[in-house]
Amino acid sequence: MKELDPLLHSQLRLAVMSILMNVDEADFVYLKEKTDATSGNLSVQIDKLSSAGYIAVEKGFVGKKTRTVCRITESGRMAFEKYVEALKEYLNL
Amino acid sequence: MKELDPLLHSQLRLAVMSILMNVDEADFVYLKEKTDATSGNLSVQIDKLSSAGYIAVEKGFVGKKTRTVCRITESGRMAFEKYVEALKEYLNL
DNA sequence: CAAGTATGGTTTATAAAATAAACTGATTTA
DNA sequence: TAAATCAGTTTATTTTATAAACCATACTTG
Repeated sequence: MKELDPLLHSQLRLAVMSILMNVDEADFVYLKEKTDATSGNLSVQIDKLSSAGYIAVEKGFVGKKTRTVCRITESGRMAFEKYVEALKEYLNL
Repeated sequence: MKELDPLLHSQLRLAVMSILMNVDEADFVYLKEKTDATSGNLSVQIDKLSSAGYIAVEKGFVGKKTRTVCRITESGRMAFEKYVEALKEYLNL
Protein backbone atom coordinates (compact mmCIF):
# COMPACT_ATOMS: atom_id res chain seq x y z
CA MET A 1 0.00 0.00 0.00
CA LYS A 2 1.25 3.45 -0.93
CA GLU A 3 2.57 5.80 1.71
CA LEU A 4 0.48 8.84 2.52
CA ASP A 5 2.76 11.89 2.70
CA PRO A 6 2.56 12.69 6.42
CA LEU A 7 2.96 16.37 5.76
CA LEU A 8 -0.27 16.42 3.85
CA HIS A 9 -2.06 13.82 5.91
CA SER A 10 -3.13 16.28 8.58
CA GLN A 11 -6.54 17.85 8.59
CA LEU A 12 -5.47 21.46 8.81
CA ARG A 13 -2.49 21.28 6.49
CA LEU A 14 -4.58 19.45 3.94
CA ALA A 15 -7.29 22.09 4.19
CA VAL A 16 -4.76 24.85 3.64
CA MET A 17 -3.25 23.08 0.66
CA SER A 18 -6.66 22.36 -0.75
CA ILE A 19 -7.54 26.03 -0.63
CA LEU A 20 -4.24 27.09 -2.12
CA MET A 21 -4.67 24.60 -4.95
CA ASN A 22 -7.64 26.62 -6.15
CA VAL A 23 -6.85 30.17 -5.32
CA ASP A 24 -3.54 31.57 -6.52
CA GLU A 25 -2.93 33.23 -3.17
CA ALA A 26 -4.53 33.55 0.25
CA ASP A 27 -3.60 35.45 3.36
CA PHE A 28 -3.49 34.30 6.96
CA VAL A 29 -6.82 35.84 7.88
CA TYR A 30 -8.61 34.25 4.95
CA LEU A 31 -7.13 30.83 5.67
CA LYS A 32 -8.04 31.12 9.30
CA GLU A 33 -11.61 32.00 8.48
CA LYS A 34 -12.01 29.29 5.86
CA THR A 35 -10.46 26.52 7.92
CA ASP A 36 -11.87 27.69 11.23
CA ALA A 37 -8.53 27.01 12.89
CA THR A 38 -6.98 28.86 15.79
CA SER A 39 -4.24 31.35 14.96
CA GLY A 40 -1.65 29.33 16.81
CA ASN A 41 -2.41 26.11 15.05
CA LEU A 42 -2.58 27.79 11.66
CA SER A 43 0.71 29.59 12.26
CA VAL A 44 2.46 26.33 13.12
CA GLN A 45 1.05 24.44 10.15
CA ILE A 46 1.87 27.21 7.71
CA ASP A 47 5.44 27.11 8.98
CA LYS A 48 5.65 23.39 8.36
CA LEU A 49 4.30 23.63 4.84
CA SER A 50 6.65 26.49 4.19
CA SER A 51 9.70 24.66 5.58
CA ALA A 52 8.86 21.72 3.36
CA GLY A 53 8.76 24.03 0.37
CA TYR A 54 5.13 23.20 -0.33
CA ILE A 55 4.05 26.81 -0.02
CA ALA A 56 5.73 30.20 -0.28
CA VAL A 57 5.01 32.69 2.46
CA GLU A 58 5.41 36.40 2.08
CA LYS A 59 5.12 38.72 5.05
CA GLY A 60 4.33 42.27 4.13
CA PHE A 61 2.16 45.22 4.96
CA VAL A 62 -1.15 46.55 3.78
CA GLY A 63 -1.14 50.11 4.95
CA LYS A 64 0.14 49.65 8.48
CA LYS A 65 -1.20 46.18 9.12
CA THR A 66 0.92 43.11 8.67
CA ARG A 67 -0.24 40.66 6.07
CA THR A 68 0.97 37.12 5.55
CA VAL A 69 0.28 35.83 2.09
CA CYS A 70 0.61 32.19 1.05
CA ARG A 71 0.94 30.64 -2.34
CA ILE A 72 1.37 27.01 -3.31
CA THR A 73 4.68 26.12 -4.98
CA GLU A 74 5.18 23.81 -7.91
CA SER A 75 6.63 21.22 -5.58
CA GLY A 76 3.61 21.59 -3.31
CA ARG A 77 1.26 21.14 -6.20
CA MET A 78 3.03 17.97 -7.22
CA ALA A 79 3.01 16.60 -3.68
CA PHE A 80 -0.70 17.28 -3.44
CA GLU A 81 -1.44 15.47 -6.70
CA LYS A 82 0.63 12.54 -5.56
CA TYR A 83 -1.18 12.44 -2.25
CA VAL A 84 -4.53 12.40 -4.01
CA GLU A 85 -3.42 9.48 -6.14
CA ALA A 86 -2.27 7.53 -3.09
CA LEU A 87 -5.49 8.25 -1.24
CA LYS A 88 -7.62 7.03 -4.10
CA GLU A 89 -6.18 3.62 -3.48
CA TYR A 90 -7.43 3.71 0.08
CA LEU A 91 -10.86 5.03 -0.78
CA ASN A 92 -11.42 2.91 -3.90
CA LEU A 93 -12.15 5.87 -6.12
CA MET B 1 -15.14 22.90 5.81
CA LYS B 2 -16.28 19.48 6.90
CA GLU B 3 -14.59 17.69 9.77
CA LEU B 4 -12.52 14.63 8.94
CA ASP B 5 -13.36 11.85 11.40
CA PRO B 6 -10.09 11.63 13.35
CA LEU B 7 -10.58 7.94 13.92
CA LEU B 8 -10.39 7.31 10.22
CA HIS B 9 -7.90 10.01 9.40
CA SER B 10 -4.90 7.91 10.36
CA GLN B 11 -2.88 6.08 7.78
CA LEU B 12 -2.99 2.64 9.34
CA ARG B 13 -6.59 2.71 10.54
CA LEU B 14 -7.70 3.96 7.15
CA ALA B 15 -5.79 1.15 5.45
CA VAL B 16 -7.41 -1.42 7.70
CA MET B 17 -10.86 -0.01 7.09
CA SER B 18 -10.22 0.20 3.38
CA ILE B 19 -9.36 -3.48 3.29
CA LEU B 20 -12.31 -4.46 5.43
CA MET B 21 -14.64 -2.49 3.16
CA ASN B 22 -13.86 -4.92 0.35
CA VAL B 23 -13.30 -8.21 2.00
CA ASP B 24 -16.03 -9.50 4.34
CA GLU B 25 -13.43 -10.54 6.90
CA ALA B 26 -9.68 -10.48 7.45
CA ASP B 27 -7.43 -11.81 10.17
CA PHE B 28 -4.60 -10.13 12.01
CA VAL B 29 -1.89 -11.78 9.97
CA TYR B 30 -3.48 -10.82 6.68
CA LEU B 31 -3.97 -7.22 7.74
CA LYS B 32 -0.42 -7.02 8.98
CA GLU B 33 0.94 -8.33 5.71
CA LYS B 34 -1.24 -6.09 3.55
CA THR B 35 -0.60 -2.92 5.50
CA ASP B 36 3.03 -3.69 6.28
CA ALA B 37 2.51 -2.47 9.83
CA THR B 38 4.23 -3.72 12.96
CA SER B 39 2.20 -6.05 15.17
CA GLY B 40 2.13 -3.55 18.01
CA ASN B 41 0.88 -0.70 15.92
CA LEU B 42 -1.72 -2.90 14.25
CA SER B 43 -2.89 -4.29 17.56
CA VAL B 44 -3.39 -0.79 18.98
CA GLN B 45 -5.23 0.51 15.93
CA ILE B 46 -7.50 -2.52 15.74
CA ASP B 47 -8.40 -1.90 19.37
CA LYS B 48 -9.33 1.68 18.62
CA LEU B 49 -11.50 0.78 15.68
CA SER B 50 -13.10 -1.92 17.74
CA SER B 51 -13.75 0.38 20.71
CA ALA B 52 -15.38 2.85 18.37
CA GLY B 53 -17.63 0.11 17.06
CA TYR B 54 -16.29 0.49 13.54
CA ILE B 55 -15.15 -3.11 13.38
CA ALA B 56 -16.02 -6.34 15.17
CA VAL B 57 -13.16 -8.45 16.42
CA GLU B 58 -13.39 -12.12 17.12
CA LYS B 59 -10.58 -13.99 18.84
CA GLY B 60 -10.64 -17.68 18.26
CA PHE B 61 -8.51 -20.66 17.37
CA VAL B 62 -7.57 -22.48 14.22
CA GLY B 63 -6.33 -25.82 15.43
CA LYS B 64 -4.14 -24.66 18.27
CA LYS B 65 -3.15 -21.27 16.95
CA THR B 66 -4.92 -18.11 17.99
CA ARG B 67 -6.62 -16.21 15.24
CA THR B 68 -8.02 -12.69 15.41
CA VAL B 69 -10.62 -12.01 12.78
CA CYS B 70 -11.95 -8.55 11.94
CA ARG B 71 -15.08 -7.52 10.16
CA ILE B 72 -16.41 -4.06 9.43
CA THR B 73 -19.68 -3.14 11.13
CA GLU B 74 -22.58 -1.26 9.64
CA SER B 75 -21.64 1.78 11.67
CA GLY B 76 -18.06 1.48 10.44
CA ARG B 77 -19.21 1.28 6.89
CA MET B 78 -21.27 4.41 7.29
CA ALA B 79 -18.42 6.28 8.94
CA PHE B 80 -16.13 5.30 6.11
CA GLU B 81 -18.57 6.51 3.46
CA LYS B 82 -19.01 9.76 5.32
CA TYR B 83 -15.27 10.20 5.59
CA VAL B 84 -14.87 9.67 1.87
CA GLU B 85 -17.50 12.31 1.16
CA ALA B 86 -15.76 14.81 3.43
CA LEU B 87 -12.39 14.10 1.88
CA LYS B 88 -13.67 14.62 -1.62
CA GLU B 89 -14.28 18.22 -0.65
CA TYR B 90 -10.64 18.60 0.28
CA LEU B 91 -9.33 16.87 -2.80
CA ASN B 92 -11.78 18.39 -5.29
CA LEU B 93 -12.95 15.04 -6.60
C1' DC C 1 14.14 -33.77 25.52
C1' DA C 2 16.11 -29.24 26.24
C1' DA C 3 17.23 -25.10 23.75
C1' DG C 4 16.29 -22.26 20.46
C1' DT C 5 13.06 -20.28 16.90
C1' DA C 6 8.57 -18.95 15.01
C1' DT C 7 3.85 -17.39 15.50
C1' DG C 8 0.36 -14.34 17.06
C1' DG C 9 -0.29 -11.26 19.47
C1' DT C 10 -0.31 -7.46 23.92
C1' DT C 11 1.76 -3.98 26.88
C1' DT C 12 4.56 -0.29 27.80
C1' DA C 13 7.65 3.44 26.50
C1' DT C 14 9.11 6.95 23.32
C1' DA C 15 8.68 10.20 19.64
C1' DA C 16 6.01 13.15 16.95
C1' DA C 17 1.72 15.86 16.18
C1' DA C 18 -2.00 18.64 17.01
C1' DT C 19 -4.12 21.80 19.82
C1' DA C 20 -4.68 25.25 23.22
C1' DA C 21 -3.12 28.84 26.06
C1' DA C 22 -0.40 32.61 26.80
C1' DC C 23 2.05 36.22 24.93
C1' DT C 24 3.87 40.24 21.67
C1' DG C 25 3.69 44.39 19.32
C1' DA C 26 1.38 47.52 16.69
C1' DT C 27 -3.28 49.91 15.93
C1' DT C 28 -7.67 51.58 16.68
C1' DT C 29 -11.31 53.28 19.32
C1' DA C 30 -13.98 55.08 23.11
C1' DT D 1 -4.80 57.52 27.27
C1' DA D 2 -6.67 53.18 28.80
C1' DA D 3 -8.86 49.42 26.87
C1' DA D 4 -9.87 46.57 23.16
C1' DT D 5 -8.60 44.51 18.58
C1' DC D 6 -5.78 42.59 15.05
C1' DA D 7 -2.32 39.63 13.17
C1' DG D 8 0.36 36.66 14.43
C1' DT D 9 4.22 33.87 17.29
C1' DT D 10 5.93 31.08 21.11
C1' DT D 11 5.51 27.84 24.53
C1' DA D 12 3.09 24.29 27.02
C1' DT D 13 -0.11 20.54 27.16
C1' DT D 14 -2.55 16.82 25.34
C1' DT D 15 -3.23 13.39 22.06
C1' DT D 16 -1.48 10.11 18.57
C1' DA D 17 1.31 7.19 16.33
C1' DT D 18 5.04 4.26 16.39
C1' DA D 19 8.52 1.34 18.16
C1' DA D 20 10.48 -1.63 21.44
C1' DA D 21 10.04 -5.02 24.69
C1' DC D 22 7.59 -8.66 26.27
C1' DC D 23 4.43 -13.08 26.81
C1' DA D 24 2.39 -17.58 25.84
C1' DT D 25 2.08 -21.36 23.02
C1' DA D 26 3.75 -24.28 19.35
C1' DC D 27 7.18 -26.21 16.53
C1' DT D 28 11.98 -27.70 15.22
C1' DT D 29 16.41 -29.66 15.66
C1' DG D 30 20.79 -31.23 17.62
